[in-house]
Amino acid sequence: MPSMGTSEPRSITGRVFTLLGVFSESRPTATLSELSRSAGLPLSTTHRLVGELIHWGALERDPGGGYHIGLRLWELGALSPGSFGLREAAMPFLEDLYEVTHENVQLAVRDGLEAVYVERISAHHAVNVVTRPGTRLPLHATGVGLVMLANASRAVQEHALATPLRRFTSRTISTPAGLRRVLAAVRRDGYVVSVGQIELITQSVAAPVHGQDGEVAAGLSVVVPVDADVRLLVPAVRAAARGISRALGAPRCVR
Amino acid sequence: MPSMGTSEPRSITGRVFTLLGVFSESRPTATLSELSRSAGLPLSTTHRLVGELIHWGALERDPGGGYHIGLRLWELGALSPGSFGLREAAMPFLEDLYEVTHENVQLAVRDGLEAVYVERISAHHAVNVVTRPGTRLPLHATGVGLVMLANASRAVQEHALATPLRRFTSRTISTPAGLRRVLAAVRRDGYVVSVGQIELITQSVAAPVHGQDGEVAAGLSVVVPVDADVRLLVPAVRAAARGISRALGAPRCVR
DNA sequence: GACGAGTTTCCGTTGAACGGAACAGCTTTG
DNA sequence: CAAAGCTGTTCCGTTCAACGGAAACTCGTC
Repeated sequence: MPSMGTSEPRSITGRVFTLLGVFSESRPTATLSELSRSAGLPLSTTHRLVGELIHWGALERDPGGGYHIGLRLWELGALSPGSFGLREAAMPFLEDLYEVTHENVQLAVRDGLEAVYVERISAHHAVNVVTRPGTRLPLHATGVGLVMLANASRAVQEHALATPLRRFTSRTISTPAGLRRVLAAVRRDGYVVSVGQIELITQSVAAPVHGQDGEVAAGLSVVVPVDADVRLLVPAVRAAARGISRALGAPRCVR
Repeated sequence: MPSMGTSEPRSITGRVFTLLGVFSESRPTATLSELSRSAGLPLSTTHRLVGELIHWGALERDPGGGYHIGLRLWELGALSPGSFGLREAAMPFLEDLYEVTHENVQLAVRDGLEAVYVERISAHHAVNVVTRPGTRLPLHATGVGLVMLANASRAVQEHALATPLRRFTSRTISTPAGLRRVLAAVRRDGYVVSVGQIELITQSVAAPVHGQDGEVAAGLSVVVPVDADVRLLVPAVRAAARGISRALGAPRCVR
């Protein structure tokens, strides 16, 4: 993703995505002036570009004058592999896992050194988790991230080990040596129990999901309170991950 | 959504969305040449624009040379109200409904005269349905569509009644008089049982989901085989719809 | 009524975008 | 094995879609 900290892009495409990029989980709506300021574009330029985005359904306007991301972008996004292929194939297995645990079930893909959550099944009474579809978190600090990183290319792993490890709690993995040890254990065990990495009150059990070329296409996890007994969760998570892998056409030898 | 049947757009934004619009459920990947032909753009223009879309994460390229919708578009789309607000609030209730029925549970929003499915929970053994997140179907031919149309503005209803009603099966509602009767019944009953409209082997029970201004923000349904007894489904679907409405902040009088 | 903030419209200027041509690479066919 | 066909990439003189400041309009507040 191109840096937005430097000068504002001069191409139309760049400006369009800079405008769309103003929206986030913390800012799902914005006024015209907010869009102009945040994108670093003149007001009349913003007005013109926003008008076109509305025309194409990428943005919609509230009765109150604010803008939000339009249904058309959601439809286009629904065609991405993470949603169209992976998520569709995974859904029945996520439901299975949810029914036997009644806890939060999450599916994420890797993008660079981040885990991007593409699905989350949550229940009324399950422990509150900070993720929602679209959330990004560093690989090292999440169960799904650790299983994807442990099975990523050596270059990606070295990159992660060379990058400062963000700390969320006192338990977050924060040294390269500590991360190496955890990644080796993940490869040995085929799953990970990730405790108190993002919040001290939760832990997750995660297993890798393989794609049709055997590569790790996603990570699957169940998130439970930190004091829960996870021993029975491990085989359930691993079985569901294998089921998804099978549905994605993964070779038998890596499932 | 602008017509693409007429001349190709000359604006950059128009061209960008025309290129992105080449992708669909039936065409999740496309080569550069396919994109050029389908979008009606010169090859070098397409190459340049596609390069920018890759740069901004809107498109990604397969090792084999095909392109597909990128993760970034999915992330942006995840911020649209249908996903970010509605779907998040609805998820626990969809899970509840799935657990008591073990059938396909669907959530859709209205866009013009179409129902756009934003969520579907399906199971291994449930009756196969043709919808997935992103699918669009005419309002008159779906349970979710009928509950949204019955509670839409008079202008929208008149527009639907004045538009030719597409027929999918011998049972599809196909006359304005027939549609008027069904809409009146939906308003009276507060739910609908929609039988064999898209496929003769399925029927659905649908109820309206209200937003914080009391408007019908979405339709919720369970799809079952046509020979299933739906009497027990009606209260469950209505209760789940009311739960979602409450979560969305709907006024008490319309829930 | 004045003021401030946000939004909308206009139009002379201009540089980002255009896309044909040429070239490179790969696969298929005879 | 050469020819043909198709796909993808690069270049650059030309051009028109986009630019954005200024002015005007709208709305809410004091």
